Amino acid sequence: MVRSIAPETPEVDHSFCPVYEAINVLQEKWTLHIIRSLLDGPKGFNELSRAVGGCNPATLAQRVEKLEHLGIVSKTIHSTMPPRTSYALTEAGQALQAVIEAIDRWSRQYLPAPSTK
Amino acid sequence: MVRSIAPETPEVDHSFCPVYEAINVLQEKWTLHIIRSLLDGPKGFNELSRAVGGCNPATLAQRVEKLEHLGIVSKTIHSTMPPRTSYALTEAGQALQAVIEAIDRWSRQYLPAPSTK
DNA sequence: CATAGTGATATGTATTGTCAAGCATTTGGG
DNA sequence: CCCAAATGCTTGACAATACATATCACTATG
Repeated sequence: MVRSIAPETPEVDHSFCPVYEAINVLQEKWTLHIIRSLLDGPKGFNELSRAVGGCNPATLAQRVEKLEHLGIVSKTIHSTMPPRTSYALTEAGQALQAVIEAIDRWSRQYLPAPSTK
Repeated sequence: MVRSIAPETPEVDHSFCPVYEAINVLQEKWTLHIIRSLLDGPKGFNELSRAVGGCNPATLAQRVEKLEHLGIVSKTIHSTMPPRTSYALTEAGQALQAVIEAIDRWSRQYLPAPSTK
């Protein structure tokens, strides 16, 4: 049990890093797909689900809730019965278009075709 | 003239979409962090692990292997014993800097401080 | 009046990521 | 000399996450 000052402790800059946080948000499964889908206009729940393609409702609901909480997506309930809701991007959400576009450009240039699987 | 082969298949635009694929790659946990870490120079395994911060070796090894397979990262073994390896970004990997920068810009402008917690 | 569609939520299961320990060896300190 | 630390990973048991599917109350359409 060394009482020494441990000068070699990594002490990995725990000061809040926005980029690190942002990556943690965008890296969650389906998040980027959701944003991409909403970039071409507001959508209802099932509509969004179809646009995203393959995400199950539980996960979608969870993602959308988090994105709303983060101020990236806004949810508007037009009527509860029959259910009619619409999800849209906020200003912050729209701003993510730049990120999607960067991914778009990169993928077209560097992502190899899947060829024969 | 239906060939009678599974006509009920949704047939959801299976034409390869590079952006969709790219998102699927980047959305895997730690991937973006790894790339970001490697942007400021090649690193060894443990070094990378520390730079990424919080990723366990099993996952890191798996991610790095996939990224290598995709031609985003290159692995060079300098000596097996003592072990000494280095991971670096390929050209395709470097190109992802544009994506990271887009995230960087977005996060600084729109990501709220974590407040309390 | 049956069917399909709306926005979700609840099950149980499958996939995914995590933790802790360990391997063979060199290096550094005591 | 010998113990501890560091290197680049791998393994196996476990937990967290996402999945498919069924279901709800209700309306609009055919």
